Amino acid sequence: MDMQKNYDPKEFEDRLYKEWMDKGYFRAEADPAKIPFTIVIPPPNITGQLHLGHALDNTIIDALIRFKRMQGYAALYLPGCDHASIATEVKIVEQMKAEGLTKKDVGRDGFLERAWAWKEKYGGRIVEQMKKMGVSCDWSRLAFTMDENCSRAVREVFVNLYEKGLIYRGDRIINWCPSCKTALSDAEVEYSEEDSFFWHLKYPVKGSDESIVVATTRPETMLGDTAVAVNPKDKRYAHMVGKTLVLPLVGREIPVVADDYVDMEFGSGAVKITPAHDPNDFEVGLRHSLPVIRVMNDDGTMNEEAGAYCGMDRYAAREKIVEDLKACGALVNIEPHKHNVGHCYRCHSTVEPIVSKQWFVKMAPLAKPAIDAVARNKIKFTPERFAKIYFNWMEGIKDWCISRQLWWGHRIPVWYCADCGEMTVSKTDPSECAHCHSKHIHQDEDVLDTWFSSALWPFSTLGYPDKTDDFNYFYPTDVLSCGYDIIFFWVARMIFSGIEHTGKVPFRDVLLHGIVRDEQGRKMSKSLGNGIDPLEVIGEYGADSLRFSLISGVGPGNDTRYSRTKVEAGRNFLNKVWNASRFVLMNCEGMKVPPLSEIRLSPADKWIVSRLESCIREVTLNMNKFELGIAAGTLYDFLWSDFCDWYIELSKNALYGGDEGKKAATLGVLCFVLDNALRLLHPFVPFITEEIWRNIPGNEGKSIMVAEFPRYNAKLAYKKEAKAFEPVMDIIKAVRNMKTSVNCPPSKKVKLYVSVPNRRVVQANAGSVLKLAGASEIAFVESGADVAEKTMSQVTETCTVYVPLGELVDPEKERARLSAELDRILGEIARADGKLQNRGFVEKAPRALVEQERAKLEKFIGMKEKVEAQLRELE
RNA sequence: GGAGGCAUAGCUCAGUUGGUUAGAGCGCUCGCUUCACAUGCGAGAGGUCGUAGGUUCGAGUCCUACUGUCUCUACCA
Repeated sequence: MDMQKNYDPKEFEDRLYKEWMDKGYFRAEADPAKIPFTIVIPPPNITGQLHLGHALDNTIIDALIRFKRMQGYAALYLPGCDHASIATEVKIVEQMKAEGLTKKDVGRDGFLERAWAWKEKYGGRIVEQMKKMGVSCDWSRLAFTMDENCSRAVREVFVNLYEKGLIYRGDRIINWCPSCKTALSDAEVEYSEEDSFFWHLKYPVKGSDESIVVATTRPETMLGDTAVAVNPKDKRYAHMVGKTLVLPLVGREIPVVADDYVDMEFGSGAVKITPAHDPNDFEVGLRHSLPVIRVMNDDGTMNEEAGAYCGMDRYAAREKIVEDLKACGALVNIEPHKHNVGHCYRCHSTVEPIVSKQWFVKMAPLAKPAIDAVARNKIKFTPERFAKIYFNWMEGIKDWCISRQLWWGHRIPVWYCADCGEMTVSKTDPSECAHCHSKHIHQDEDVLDTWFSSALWPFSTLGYPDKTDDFNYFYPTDVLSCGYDIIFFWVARMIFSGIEHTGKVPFRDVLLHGIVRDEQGRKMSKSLGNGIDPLEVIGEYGADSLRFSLISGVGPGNDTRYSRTKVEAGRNFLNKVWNASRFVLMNCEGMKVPPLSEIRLSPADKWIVSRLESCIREVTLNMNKFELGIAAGTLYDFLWSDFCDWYIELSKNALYGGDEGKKAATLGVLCFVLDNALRLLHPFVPFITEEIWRNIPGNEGKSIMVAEFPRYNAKLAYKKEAKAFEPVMDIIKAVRNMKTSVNCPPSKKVKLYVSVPNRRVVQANAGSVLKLAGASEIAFVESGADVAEKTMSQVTETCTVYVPLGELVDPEKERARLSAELDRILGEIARADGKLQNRGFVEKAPRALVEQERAKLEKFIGMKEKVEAQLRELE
């Protein structure tokens, strides 16, 4: 046994990980003799490197997986990455821009070549990072959302949904990012409140002096207006309905229509209708058969429909249009206004609602069973409150726009025929049109929303659409753990996809965690530059310290702050565990350590074994409830307080007392407790526990990774015995207490008088008491009256301890100390009193200051009385 | 507009189904070269648990209202 004085994770983490890999401990196989336990990773985007959020994901999942594996389950942690269509494409466009290239320059194939190269580089880096974290993934199953099987699943699902009429193509209002030049789903738009204006515009009625005032936050869209709507019940406008307005600047004649959509109370009660650029207006347009006039190009410039403004950027056009409206008298006024503006979640450009031909998933039929599954508890959210958020979103869900005008992703499996114009939707690449057999077909240029493939992750990674043995064994998965920020993007979509395509819910538990924030509570982001690289933390403190700090003190669903001091606290704890183990193992050298079953347990032994059992129970219970923070905290307290501070200190008497039999027995208990505690701790901090555990006598050549997780043993609970042991600790605490309170050095040996109902247990541990309390001898008494000397005493829950005053303090020294203290206090009293006697101070100084001074005076008077009393005691 | 979270020690947070004297880490004070560990040991100080009500034998915990704060969500032109 050769352990360094200080815990140094660098020395063994990489070595152990490699060993685990070599021995194949991470591999999970379909084993009929075992119960499966599966978690699929929330696949990180290949856009870059992992951050602390991923570190938290991995720590939680790995802790659960290791826990279950040790309990004998066929535990599968399935790793992989997401191609992250739009996010990656943005990165690659940036990369090309640095080289002076555009997508057009390199073409689709050239672009995809770069994308795959990117994937190789960053996907590989992510895997390396995860390995550094110590996660026990089955790397033989490493998946990628665009690998062969996932792609097959995507096509299968797309075609099936299409054939059921649940995927359709059509012109709808979608969110358009003019910078990424693609459509976005509703979930991909982030709203933020911005200061803007209401521009009130006046549209004249044709052939009349009348006009209608409408308001807009996007004046440039007025070029595409094809009506003005009023509420049918609105008496103010009743006579206007059906009349014709002349659109300023454009001169187009547009009708006034009546529609319930209009809120009479809001603004002027009249709304300009721009079907091509607003989702509500689009609906109104459908109801009134209004023309749809799109005035903007895909890049955010105005198109030929915009007439004189054609070619101008949307914001330049806005300025010019406002100017021109003002010039022609159509601008009534401008009113400051705050409103929510949607931004692209990847590039943060302002999105434009635009009418566009896209592919959609019809959501209503899919949402219903997905809602039922959660409502009927087939899927349980932890914490439960997130189920409400899920219901809220699912119940109001709209059709999902799945086509993206991007190149990196799953290309839509639809081919258009140049001859007959029909579509061929196929799982495999067709060579001819399914309708007219023409060879002149071309595939849809667009790719699918990246979340379309993520939605299939729990089954596409396990062999779907094939019903493989793996699929049958490991699916449905057990727990899905991720941040609450992707409930809509990912969790919800996996749920309805799993039910629809496999007929089963994809997982039984959804365990949500919060966001890892920086020390000041801010979200970590590139723009703030406050991101933390897990690898740097690991380099400095080791993976175990990072894991432990991420998991401790955090409940499910709660945000957490990263801080260096927290990692340090974790490291300090592990150093403590390291040294406690070093102590135990050093003492084992050259000894034959008996198993617990062969040891006659002392009261102290029974106490620590009892504490261990209750720790096992607590940890197991909390792991099962996903309360990892509580489980980790329980272990922290057990190891540091019970094991190190008490039992190890108590054991020294037996170890060093010269009785070889006692020594061996005590070592047996120390090893038993340490062995169990390490196994309990292993899911959280795999490396250090492995490094130590295999050195415990009897564990040679074995691995803690595949050792059994401790099981609560009622026979070892020793509740009564543990309770009976308490006076021993109480006596020690009481003596330490008294010594400190009178400034007596801990090393000064004092005589003790103890009044305790059960003398036997104290007697049996007298050696420990003398050592830990710093005492010379113990005498038992019935009460204080039996003690002849003048004493100081302390009453505890289980006993009363008396210490002769003369033993505690050197009367001369103590008198001198107290006199000096008294002098100082008297000086303070004089000073404060003088100040308060000064009328100028009392009247003119801030009241708080005067109060403070009064309080000080009172405090010092109190202290004076106590010290005087102590002096009298010494006489 | 709707929904939800949070509010506990100087700071960051635990507190599991309501049950003695509300805990931890860091910081602070005092004392320790105690033979595993100064990344440590021992002893402390510090909280009317956001405010006001209510339910209860009993409330940090449950209910109501309010205040502050953060977040999600929504089509108010």
